[in-house]
Amino acid sequence: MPDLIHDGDSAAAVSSLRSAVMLLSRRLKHQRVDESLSPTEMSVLGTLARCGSATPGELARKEHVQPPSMTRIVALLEAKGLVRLEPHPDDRRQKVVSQTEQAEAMLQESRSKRNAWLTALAEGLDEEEWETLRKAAPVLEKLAHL
Amino acid sequence: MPDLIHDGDSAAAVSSLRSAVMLLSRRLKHQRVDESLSPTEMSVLGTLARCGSATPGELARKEHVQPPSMTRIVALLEAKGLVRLEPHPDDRRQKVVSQTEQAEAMLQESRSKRNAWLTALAEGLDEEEWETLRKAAPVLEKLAHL
DNA sequence: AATGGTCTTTAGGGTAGGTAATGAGTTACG
DNA sequence: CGTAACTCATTACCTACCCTAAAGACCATT
Repeated sequence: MPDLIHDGDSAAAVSSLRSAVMLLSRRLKHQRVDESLSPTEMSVLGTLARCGSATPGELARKEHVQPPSMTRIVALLEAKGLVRLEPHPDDRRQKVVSQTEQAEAMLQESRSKRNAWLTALAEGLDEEEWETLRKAAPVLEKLAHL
Repeated sequence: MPDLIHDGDSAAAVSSLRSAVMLLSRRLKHQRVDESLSPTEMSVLGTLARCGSATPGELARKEHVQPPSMTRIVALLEAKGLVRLEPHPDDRRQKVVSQTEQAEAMLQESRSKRNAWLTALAEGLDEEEWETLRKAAPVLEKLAHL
């Protein structure tokens, strides 16, 4: 079987990937739509937009965060009117988190602002490079969730 | 002029990219070689390995961190014997930071461990997806440094 | 020589995440 | 049936990391 990952080029790619991801994440932290929303809070809203609704435990697993952290995040989002908490129909220990209409509007605004920021950044890339990145985006997302 | 970035596909790519980067960075934090080394400290060592040596101010700019943070990071790295601090030859305000042999050894070990972790993660990707990612890695790195 | 600018550092503060322990609720087993 | 073991969410506390503001040391231009 061909080993896709253990050759030298791939080792370099892994190194590149890690360093780029860490650096970009630091910079993205400063590009918030709403100053009062942390990157993870944003990410949770994104997840809810995709999945409809979820329990705090499910969200914690999806975001790779510990349950107590998710409790705090959900509480903050609720205080800001961005999510709704309802009792779980079958299990009274659990709760069901879902996003509000306000959250949907905010995500929309967020998308355009992030787009503007990355657009400015991507001015420094040529057409071919940007195309490469566009193709890689969904793969990177898949990788992150594995 | 063709607008590379403002179409719908690119907006989706930006969204994907941001969410994937944030999530991956959170997960990478937990995959440290040395428990006592933060992601930014690792990144600084990587930069030093590429550039040979640099002043704290240069490092701060490269890592997109404020100068006081770099002061602390460099001090911690020095305490761990991973970097050396010398006076700047021309300017007594500045210092010159360079990595030690110990740091080189650690980076080597780090690479293989990260490689192993990403390898395990990438088992979930098919050959084509991994190829896409390999091509994108240097571009992502360029983007992060823009 | 002095004044303004630059590099580093010190001091202090804030945010986001983690661990340990608790309480409430469910499930399984005697 | 009831109790023991497990699970989910939460509370309380702690740590790591980065920031801003301001000071100290040094350069550079006049």
